[in-house]
Amino acid sequence: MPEPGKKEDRRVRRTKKLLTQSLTRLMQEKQVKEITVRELTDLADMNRGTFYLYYKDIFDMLQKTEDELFEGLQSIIDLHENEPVTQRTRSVLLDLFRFTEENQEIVRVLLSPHGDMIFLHRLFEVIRERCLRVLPDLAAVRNEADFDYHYSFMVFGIAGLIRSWVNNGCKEPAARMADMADAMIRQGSLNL
Amino acid sequence: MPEPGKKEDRRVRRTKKLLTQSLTRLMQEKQVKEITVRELTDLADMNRGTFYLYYKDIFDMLQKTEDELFEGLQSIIDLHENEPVTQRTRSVLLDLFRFTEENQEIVRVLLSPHGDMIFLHRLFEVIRERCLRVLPDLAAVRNEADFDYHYSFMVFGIAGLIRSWVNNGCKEPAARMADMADAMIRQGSLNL
DNA sequence: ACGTTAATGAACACTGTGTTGACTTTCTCA
DNA sequence: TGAGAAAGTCAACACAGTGTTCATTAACGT
Repeated sequence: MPEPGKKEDRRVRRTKKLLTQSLTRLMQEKQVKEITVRELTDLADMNRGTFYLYYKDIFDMLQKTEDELFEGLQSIIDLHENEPVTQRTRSVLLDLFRFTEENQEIVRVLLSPHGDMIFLHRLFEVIRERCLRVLPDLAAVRNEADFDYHYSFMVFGIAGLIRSWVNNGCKEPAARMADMADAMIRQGSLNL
Repeated sequence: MPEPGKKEDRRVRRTKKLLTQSLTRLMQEKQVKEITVRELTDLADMNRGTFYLYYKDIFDMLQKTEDELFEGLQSIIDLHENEPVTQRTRSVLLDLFRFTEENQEIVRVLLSPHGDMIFLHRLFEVIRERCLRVLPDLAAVRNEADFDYHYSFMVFGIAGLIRSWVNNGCKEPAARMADMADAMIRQGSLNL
C-alpha cells in the first residue's frame, strides 16, 4: 500500500518496474505457476531477496499488478457519471477499449491461456458494479428475472471480443470496436 | 494414453477415480497451484508414489481430466451432422447445456476463479472447430471480415452463460438455457 | 555532505518434488 | 482356482525453490 501523496524512491520505482516487465515477459512463455522467484529476479538482474521486500510470492505480485490496472479502469468508468445519458453506453465502451489498448501487453497475457481466471472474475465484478451505476440501459433491466444470465453473457462476450482484439495487435481503432460491441449487445452476434 | 479397446484394471479405475474426486474437491477450496501431490494423495488415502504412476504433476492431471471431458463433448457435437439443417443450431446448444449439466461439478470449478484459463481456451477451440463443421448459420458468415470478433463474442458469451448457470446450481432446465442462448446470439443480450 | 533507506550477498532451515528398489496385495485370464 | 502379471505400499534419496536473517554496500533525497 504505497501512500498516494508521497512519491516512491527512484530505486523502488526502478525495481518494481523491472519486476513487472520481467513478469509480463515470462507470462508470455509459461504458466504463472511455473515461474519461480529465482528466474524472475535473474531476468530482472537483481537479488532474489529484493523481491520479498515488496511481494509475498509470484501470485501476490500478479494480484497487486492487477490491482493497479483495476484502479485505473474504475476511475475511468466513473468519469461518465456527469455525462448526457443518451451517449453513456457507447462512450463507456469506447473508454473500455481505449484503456485496453493502452495496457495491451498485460491484458493480452492475462486473457491468454497462461493467464489468470481470477483476473477475468475481477473484471466481471468491476464492470458489473461500475456499469450498473453508470449505464441506464443496464439499470433498467437489472430487476428482470434473467438479468444475471444476460449480464454474464454480455460481459464474457465483451471479454472475448477484447481478447480477440489484443491477440490481433489492436489493429482496429478503438472506436470501431466500441461500435461492434454495442451492436452485438443490442442486435446479437450472429447478424453480420 | 489408455488403449480404447482394453478396459483398465479395476485397481487403476479405482485409483484414478479417487484422485479425480479429490482434485475436484480441492479445487473448490483453493487454486490449482496451491494443491500439492502430498495433500491430494492424503485426501484420496493412498501412497504419494501412486500418483506418479499416472501423472507427471498436478497440472498434467488436470489436463488429462479435461481431455476426457472434451472427448465427450466433441463426440456429442459431431452427432448432429446427420440432422435436418433447420434445427441444428438449437439442438447443438441444447446438447451443450445437457452435457454441462451432467458434468456440472468439474465445469463449475474449471470456470471458477480457482479454475483454468487453458480450459476456457480449449473450449473455445473445440467449439469453433466442431460447430463450424456442423452449424450452417455459422459457416455462412465465416468468411466475413469480422467473423473472428463475432465468434469470440459469441463463444465467450456462452461460456459466461454456462458459468452463471452452474454457479446457480443448474436450476433452470437445459432447454430453457438453450433458448436463451439462441436468443442472445440472434437478438442481442440487452433485449430482455 | 549527511542521515536514511534500498539493495546485495551469503547463509539458514524447511517443504515439496520426483524417483528408486524391495515388498505386499490385488487383479486377470488361462 | 491358482500362477504370473501388474498395481500399490513404504522408506529413503538427492534436489530445487522458498522465505527469512543479518551484516555490508550503494543510492537516494534534501
